[in-house]
Amino acid sequence: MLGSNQERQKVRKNTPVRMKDIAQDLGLSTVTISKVLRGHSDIGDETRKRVLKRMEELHYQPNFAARALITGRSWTVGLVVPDLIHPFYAQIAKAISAEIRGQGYSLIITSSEEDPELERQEIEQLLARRVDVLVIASAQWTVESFRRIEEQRTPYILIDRQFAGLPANFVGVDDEAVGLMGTNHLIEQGCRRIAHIRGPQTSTALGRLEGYKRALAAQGVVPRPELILPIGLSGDDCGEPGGYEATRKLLQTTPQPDGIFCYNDPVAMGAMRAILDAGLRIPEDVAVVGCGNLHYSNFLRVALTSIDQQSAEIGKQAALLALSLVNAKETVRPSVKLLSPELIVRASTLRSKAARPQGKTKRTGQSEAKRTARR
Amino acid sequence: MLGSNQERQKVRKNTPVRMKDIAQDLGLSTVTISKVLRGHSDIGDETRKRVLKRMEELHYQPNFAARALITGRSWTVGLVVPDLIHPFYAQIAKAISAEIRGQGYSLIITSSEEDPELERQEIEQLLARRVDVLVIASAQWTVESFRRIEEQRTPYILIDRQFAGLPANFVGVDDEAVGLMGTNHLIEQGCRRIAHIRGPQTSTALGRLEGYKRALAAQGVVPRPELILPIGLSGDDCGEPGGYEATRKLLQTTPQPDGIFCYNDPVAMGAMRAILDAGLRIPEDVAVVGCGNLHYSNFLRVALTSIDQQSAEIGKQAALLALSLVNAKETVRPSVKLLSPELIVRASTLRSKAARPQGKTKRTGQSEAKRTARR
DNA sequence: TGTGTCTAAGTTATCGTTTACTTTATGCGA
DNA sequence: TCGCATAAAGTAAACGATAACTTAGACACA
Repeated sequence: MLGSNQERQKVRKNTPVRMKDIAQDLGLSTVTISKVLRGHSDIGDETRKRVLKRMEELHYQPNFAARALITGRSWTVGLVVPDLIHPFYAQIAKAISAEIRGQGYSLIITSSEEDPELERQEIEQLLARRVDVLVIASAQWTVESFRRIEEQRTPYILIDRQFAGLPANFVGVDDEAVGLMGTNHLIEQGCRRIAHIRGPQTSTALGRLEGYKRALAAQGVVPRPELILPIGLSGDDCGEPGGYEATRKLLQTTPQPDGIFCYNDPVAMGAMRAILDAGLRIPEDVAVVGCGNLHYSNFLRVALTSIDQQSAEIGKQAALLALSLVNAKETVRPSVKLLSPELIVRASTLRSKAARPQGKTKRTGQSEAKRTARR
Repeated sequence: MLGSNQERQKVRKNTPVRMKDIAQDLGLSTVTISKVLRGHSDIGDETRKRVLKRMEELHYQPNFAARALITGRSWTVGLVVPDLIHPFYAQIAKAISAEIRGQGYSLIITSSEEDPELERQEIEQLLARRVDVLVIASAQWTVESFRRIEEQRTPYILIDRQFAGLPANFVGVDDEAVGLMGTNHLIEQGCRRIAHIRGPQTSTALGRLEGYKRALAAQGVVPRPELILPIGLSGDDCGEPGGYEATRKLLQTTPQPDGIFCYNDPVAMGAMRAILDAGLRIPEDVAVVGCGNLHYSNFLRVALTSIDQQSAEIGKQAALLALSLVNAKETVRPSVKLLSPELIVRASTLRSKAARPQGKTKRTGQSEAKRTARR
């Protein structure tokens, strides 16, 4: 049984099995083997069985490089995120990976570290590798590098961050709805002077700001400029420390704000620290809402009310769209998927038993903590 | 200037530039182009310049598939982790990615979801793609699937989790030192009855358990079985909830433990919740030490003392080892890198001002919070 | 002037598949 | 028995790069 196999090994030592080897073993041509592998119909039943059997025996694995060379498809999806460590992007990566796995695709992940120039290089690398489709949460300020992708005819999908005037595939949460939801919740909880700590000049931050303004406008309130503070833009001081600093300033205004809608959870954590340091209570004196619903929000000094951004769903939708794009014969026109955010109410805004959350919201207990990873 | 380029485009529409195109443009052979690209010395200065100029103009990008086919190298590193969302593995992925980027390598990341069978499939996929080297934080119980990798002659590196009796490349923290360090710290803080909530049957959990026992033994204390509790093994209840349950049981023993060394941070978070729920104080009644130093440990209800596992350093070392393996001519004998853990003292163990941390430890303020990611 | 060395190229074969045709064998109806 | 459709294979030529030789010319030196 192993006769011909042993022969092969005499000739080629420690080299992966090729179609040619199986073909010679069975007295067939490589084309026949190739056809069996891809399920062509013009192969006899018996031949097919013999080939499949031999493939199993020899642990045959097709050579992706050879296949990619001739078909022009690499069976690879490229993902570019600003920061792999951020749970939001990690979730997305995981969801994409899970979704495409079954279709024979693998995921090449790169991190741009929020650096537009590095991101451009990474995209070039992925294009050189001829990934079949790109998924990008971009840190760019301009649309220039997307033009390059279009030149190469590689389909791409933007996630999370959108670009005005760029008709591209997009999957992300509706950021204006996020801003509306967070601010409205504070209003419902009885907050009168609601501040906003806003993020950088990205579509996400701008959208949330817009939502914040609209929520106030709906109450007939004109947003006061001194209650809208930005956090720093440089890589390091824009999270918790940025929230801390901004909140310190906010607390110096008179009258003090009694609610803060924060651009994201780290900022909210900084805000809460500043509030507690100032000897104030959360949520009695100042209520705080974050965005992102990081899975440890439940275990903070004060459990943080936050707006969930559906990271897993973003990943899944992006993956499905990606698969449809690689299978499309013609270039299809860009599709935009806006997902609805979800409010998760916790202690940082729950001012009274009377004020129950309403509308599309969700109370939470320990259940979310379940998927806390182990090691 | 663009004459020949336009000609080319007449013939080949929307196809990436090849060496052949540049060669024809310049009246050279493809081999010359190839040599220029790889910096061969047998190319004239002027020719080299002309070629490089044209490459720039045409945005030439070498075809990885073709290159991989003939060289047998894919310029790709495969990474398999149990859970991408876990910051520990995300950190490692990020560090590896950063380290190999400069050498022209890309990273294919897959998650096994702690499922040995899925992990095996992922490894097969990566082998089929002919990754040049594999980095694996394995969820296996047996060494079987590593044999498959060895058959294929693909070098591989285990990280984080080791396998007894398997002589393989390994990079990870010294888990016995982790156990020693955590337990010794509790002893120094004056704890007398120190419990341990242990993890599953992995090398990491067993090593930490061993360190815990040795630290007690060094004090002449015999570890009491009722103070060593395991957390559940199934995917979901092993983190925070597992720590909570285990701690509830521990608090029912008399006399109560006054210090708990926890397998990881989520478990420690569960432990702290149970302690607070029981109306006890941290650290006055019960001190708690975690492992992992998740970057939000600082913002918990009680800031958690934790043992840092050097995830970034593990990633970096693994990457360097990986690069050396792919460049090695012969198979080299396995190398094992054990990194030293680092104790980060926070409120959950700081019982008195008098009891200052000593030895290789580190007090911490806000500085760590710096890299909190934004979105 | 012939030999040898060096430089700067070019030739040819090859990597492992797939694609687009061809060929061969078989059966069946007229 | 011929012709023709159909089934089940096989042939040859790519795909884009690289490895291992080979060649052409310039130059030096005996």
